[in-house]
Amino acid sequence: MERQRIILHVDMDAFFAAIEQRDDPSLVGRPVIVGGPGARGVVSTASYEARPFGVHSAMPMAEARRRCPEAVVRPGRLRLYAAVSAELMEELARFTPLLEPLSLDEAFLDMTGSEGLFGEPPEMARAIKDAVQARTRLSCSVGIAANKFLAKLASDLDKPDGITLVPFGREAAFIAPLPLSKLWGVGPAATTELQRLGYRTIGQIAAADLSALEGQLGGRFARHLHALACAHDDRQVVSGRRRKSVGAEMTLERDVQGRAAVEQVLGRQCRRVAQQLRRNDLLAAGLRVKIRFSRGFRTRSRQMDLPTPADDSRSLIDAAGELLDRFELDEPIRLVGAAAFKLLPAAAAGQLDLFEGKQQAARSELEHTVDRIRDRFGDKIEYGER
DNA sequence: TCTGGGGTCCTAGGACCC
DNA sequence: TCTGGGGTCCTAGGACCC
Repeated sequence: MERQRIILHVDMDAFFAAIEQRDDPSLVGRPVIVGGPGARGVVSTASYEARPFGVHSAMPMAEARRRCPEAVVRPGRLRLYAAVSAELMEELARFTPLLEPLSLDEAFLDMTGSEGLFGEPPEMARAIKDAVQARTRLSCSVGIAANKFLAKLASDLDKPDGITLVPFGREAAFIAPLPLSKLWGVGPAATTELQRLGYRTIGQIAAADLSALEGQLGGRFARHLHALACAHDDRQVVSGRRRKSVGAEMTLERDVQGRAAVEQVLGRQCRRVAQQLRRNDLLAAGLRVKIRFSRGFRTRSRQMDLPTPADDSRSLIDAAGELLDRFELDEPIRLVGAAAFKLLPAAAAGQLDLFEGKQQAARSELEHTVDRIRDRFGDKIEYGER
């Protein structure tokens, strides 16, 4: 039997919008929407003032503006949000080394055995909220429970600025009345399927016969879901996870068609990806190109291994060109993206002794230099194949 | 008013090897 | 001369998360 754990899930309240309000006092108390402002933009975050109008994440921006015409729309400043996130994580790390960031604005903390230092779980949560507020001038909500799933579910139950504890020993009864969609990993598709099978609540899944569920959903997913519904989740809080891919994609304001137009956008994405790789001291050994067609909103991708692990634009652009040969491009395209995978630390790169490797190393070196100049003087400097 | 951008994980089929 | 079985890797697509 595993010992009782104390897991906390910290979730910032309307993170992006809250940062905008924090940094511009004229926005305090007003509906603020962060997201893509263009015709094809969607809402990334809506402040709590905007939510009563029915504005929520992933909603098309045009619809959001219609529902809440007085809202202030901001395009989003990801670099700033990432910097605030780094401060947040640094602050949370003061409470435990067992810290697992889930996204810019969320993290799990395993506080098992920390009662001596921080008191009972609700006191831990209070201390964390105070520390986060002091450091970032932002509020968060905290869920406390015996495992990750329950802690994450709990943090969402009393938002914003709440603390929710799932009573230890009474977990299954606590979550039984909640709707299926609260199960972490059950989205629109699974909800539809489960409802079709007659399930409505978490408790009904927990009470279901497991072998029947396996027959209906497929073994692995069924067992996972059933365990969660029974409030079981033995996944550990893992610190120091490594990113597995680095991507850049863009939905175009207007569709494009034909190889030349796609190539131009793809080149830009490859340069962004290469820059991200260098910024993070990573090399990529694989590249994937993604195309979304307007007709039917179909997404297609092609991937390959690179001849040599790389962080320079030219290597990525060359590979992307090869991958592009494997698409049919004779219809309108709305999104073009590139993503690097099979990432390895740049320090671990083998010696590239071949001529090809030396050329590539020289390009990488040059682009690193350009990065440094950009960091000092801003992004106005253009470099690269046009 | 159609549907962002950054990711993670899972699955299914085929190649390949023993 | 009608055909194995397991393991692993790769590819592509899709669900899901914030």
